[in-house]
Amino acid sequence: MGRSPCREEISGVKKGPWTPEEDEKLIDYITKHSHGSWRTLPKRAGLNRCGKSCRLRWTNYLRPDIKRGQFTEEDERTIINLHSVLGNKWSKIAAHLPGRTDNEIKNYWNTHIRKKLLKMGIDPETHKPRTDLNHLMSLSQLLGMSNLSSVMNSTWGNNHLGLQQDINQLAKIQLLQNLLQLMNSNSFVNMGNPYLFGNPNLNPLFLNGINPLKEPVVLSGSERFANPSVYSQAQSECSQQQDVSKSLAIAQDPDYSKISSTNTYHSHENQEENPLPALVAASPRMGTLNPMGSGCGNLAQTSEESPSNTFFDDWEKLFDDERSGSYWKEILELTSTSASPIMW
DNA sequence: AATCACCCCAACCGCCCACCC
DNA sequence: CGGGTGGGCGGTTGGGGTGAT
Repeated sequence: MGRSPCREEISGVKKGPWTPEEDEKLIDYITKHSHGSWRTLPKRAGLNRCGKSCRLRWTNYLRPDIKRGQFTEEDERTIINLHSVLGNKWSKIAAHLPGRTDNEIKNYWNTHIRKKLLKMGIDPETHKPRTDLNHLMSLSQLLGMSNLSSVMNSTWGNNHLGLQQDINQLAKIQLLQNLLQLMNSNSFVNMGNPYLFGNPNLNPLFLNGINPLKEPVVLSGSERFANPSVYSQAQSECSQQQDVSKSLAIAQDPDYSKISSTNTYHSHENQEENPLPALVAASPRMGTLNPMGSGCGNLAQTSEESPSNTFFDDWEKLFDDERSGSYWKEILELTSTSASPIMW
């Protein structure tokens, strides 16, 4: 049972943007007397506003410890990492970014990060490759354009051959990624599948500088997850689902145990499926498509398991093998090791 | 110069939960 | 135990700013 937003509204309190005079009154009053009861504050401070409006104005804008200005790349990475585990728990995310408000982070997510991830072909809700029809359609259109470009090259010269290859590779990679995602959601068991989970190049957590096999999570400015036993306990709690994301959530969120019994914990609904490569560049020529800055985009140097030089080399090799037939064979071999049959 | 479309973000809305009486 | 209240939360809105036409 909720309550009406502002009872004072009935008596015609002011709404809308705050004036500098109102701000001054509010700051002056709170610095002298602290806010006390928000409901009675407007009267005490001589403001024609509802208490809730005063509280929001103070916490989101006037508080002296508010950090203004652009989000740094590190901020952005932290937000993405935390969002992948916590979901839209903006206040929890804000707790890891001193001086930033939940409202500010929420706005930044919706206006910047969300779009960036969508452009990358990543679902901002699940942090996994998009599998929705529209996106797949656009990819198939991309492939169609690529083929058209190929025809044009053969007709009018090969000036655009490089671009055409890039588009082609990008579309193929994205399509394969989506295909794997679909298979993955049905049958893959990540923890037992080193190809996906154990490979630093293929796990989103590794991509963000986190090794989920060695440490719970690395979050700037936080030591909440420094206790390995908490994480391992969380992991064992989730062993049936083999869901590392759930483990992370439990390790991080002291409220999880309360919520988990109801089976409504937000991020878990999204994390039921297994993670797949989060970021894919079209080809080395196009450079790394890295939405989060330099800190997490260097996929090549972290590889210990692949004989190839880079993550992209692996993918390119895979696509090169397409012609020899081993491309699909490799996928089929991969899927045949999983527990249950693939539903096509 | 005028109009339009889109973007951004402060502020609002409505729901929920914890606490108090 | 139940109702009322304070405060917190996530989602949404609307108006100003800006770039494109």
